[in-house]
Amino acid sequence: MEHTSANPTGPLHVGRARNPIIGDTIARILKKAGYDVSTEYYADDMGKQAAILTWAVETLKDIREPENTKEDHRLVGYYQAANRHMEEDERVKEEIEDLLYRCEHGDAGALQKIKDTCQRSLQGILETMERLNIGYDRITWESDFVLNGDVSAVVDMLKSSRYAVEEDGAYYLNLEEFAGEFKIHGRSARVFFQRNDGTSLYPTRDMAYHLDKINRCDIALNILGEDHKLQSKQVVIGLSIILNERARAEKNGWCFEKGCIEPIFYSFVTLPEGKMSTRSGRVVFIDDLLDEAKIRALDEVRKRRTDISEGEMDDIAELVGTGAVRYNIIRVQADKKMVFRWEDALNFEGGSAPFVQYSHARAKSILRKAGYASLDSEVDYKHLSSLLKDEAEIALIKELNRFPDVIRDCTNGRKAHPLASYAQSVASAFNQFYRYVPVLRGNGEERAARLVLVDATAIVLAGILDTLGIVAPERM
RNA sequence: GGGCUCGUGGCUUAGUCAGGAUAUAGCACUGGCCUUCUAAGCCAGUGGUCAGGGGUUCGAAUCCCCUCGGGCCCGCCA
Repeated sequence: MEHTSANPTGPLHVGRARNPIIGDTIARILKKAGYDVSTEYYADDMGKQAAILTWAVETLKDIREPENTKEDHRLVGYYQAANRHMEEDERVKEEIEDLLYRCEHGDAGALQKIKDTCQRSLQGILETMERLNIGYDRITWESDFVLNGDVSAVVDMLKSSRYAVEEDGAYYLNLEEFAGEFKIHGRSARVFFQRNDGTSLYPTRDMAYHLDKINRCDIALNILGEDHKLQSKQVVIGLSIILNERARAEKNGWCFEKGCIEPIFYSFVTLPEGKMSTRSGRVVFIDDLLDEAKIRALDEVRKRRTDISEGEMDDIAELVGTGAVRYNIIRVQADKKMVFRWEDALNFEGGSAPFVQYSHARAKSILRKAGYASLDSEVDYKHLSSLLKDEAEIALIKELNRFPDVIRDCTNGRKAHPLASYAQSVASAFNQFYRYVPVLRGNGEERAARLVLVDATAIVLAGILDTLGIVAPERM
C-alpha cells in the first residue's frame, strides 16, 4: 500500500489529508481481513519541487525561519521564496535545472544535497502523521531508482519498443494502439519519457518504481488524487510495453502475471472559498487543524469532568481531537468532492468519532463498575444469550454481528467509508440500549447476560475504532 | 475539442457495483427527557419531483441513452 507520497517540500495541508487517512484506513481494513499489508511513502527527491527547495536552502540567506515549530514549517518559506525568484530571474531557473541535470547523471553530491533537504521536510510530515496514528513500514526514495540504474533500464526498454517516437531529441510513447481499452486518445496518448537533454521524466521514474513494487508484492495499491487518473493508466501501459504483456483489466485495477496494480482515487478537498494554495495563504495546515481540534476537545472535557487530572484531560482531548479529524475525512466516499468546513471537522456530536468513542467509554464504565473481568469458561454463554430478549438488546446484537460483513465489503471494494457509517450504527444501537435497558440494576443472570453484551459491544467498538486508526478511550 | 468523475431535504451524507415494498443517517430547526450504569446521550416532529428528460422492466436513486450543472485531466511539471 503506497500512500501519502506528497513532495517533501513543506507541511501537508488539509487538501492532502485524504490521502494518508484513506490509505492508512484501507491498509488497516485489509489487515483485519487477513491480508499481509506493508505500507510505504514514495518520496520524491528527484523532481523540480525538491530541486527548487534545495536551491533555496543553499542560496537564500535572508529567510526568517519560524521558531518553535517542525522542520516542514521551517522550510516552507524557502520554497515559497524560491518560486518568486524563479519567476523574476531566468538564471535561477537555469541553476535549478542544472542541479536536476547533475542528479540525473548520477552526481552523488547533488543527489545527497537534495535528499538531505527532503529528509528534513519529510521528518516534519512524519511527525504530523504520527499524531494521526499513521506510520510507514518503508520510505522509498525516488532517487534510488536513478542510482541503481532502473530508470535508465526503463528508458532503454521503452526506446527500443515500437511505440517510441523521437521529437527534437526528446522521446515519447505513442499509445494510440491502447486507445480502445484504456480510453486515451489524441494528446493523452503521447507520453514523454525522456527530455532532449537526456534526463528522465516523472512517468519514467514512476514506471521503474511500479516495476519494483510488483516484484515485491501481489497487489500494489496506490492512493492517488483524481488528477493522477490519466497518469496512472500511462504507467500501466508503460509496464505492458516493458513486460511485453498486456495488462488485463480487473475489478479494482490492472493485472500482470507478476501482480496487480490497483490505484484508489479520491477527489480534492477544497475550502468554501475555493482550492487550497500554500502560496496564496488560502490554506489550512493539518497541524493547525489538529491543534484546534484538541483545544475544542479540551473545552468539552472541562465542561463535564472535574474529577480527573489535567494530564488525563489533555490525553483525552488529544485522542478526541485527532479522532474527530480522521473520522470527518474518512466518512465520505473517496470519489466525492469534499468542502472543508471547521464546523464539520470539529463536530463532536452524532456522526463523529467522539460519538463512537463516547459509547465505548460508557460501555467500559459499566464493566468497570460491575467489576467485570473477561470471558469465563465456567459460564454458559449460550444460556445467558437466550435471556436477551429486549428490543434494544436484539437490535444491538444484530448490529454487532455485521462487523465481518462490513470488513468484507470494504475489502472487496477497497473502500473505507462504510466502516465509518457502521461505527455510527453500532454506537447508536448501544446508546439506545444504554438508555432503555439497565445493566447494573438488573438481577442475577439477567445482569450477567447484559454485561456480556456490553463487553461484546466494547470489543466491537474498539475493533472498529482501531481499524479506523482512532483510539478507543476507557473514559471520556 | 477529447476523456474521466460527481449531482439524493436548508447544509453534509448512506444506499448505486450484484434493480424490489413507506429512500439512510447526521447537522441545523421545533418540542420533550438528567433523584436512573457519563446528557459528547435518548425520544418525537418539520423538511426530499433521488439534477432534468427519455428508455428497459411486473418494479429504477440503482441498468441504458440524451441534456444540464460542478470538479479533474489531456506539459520535454510532478
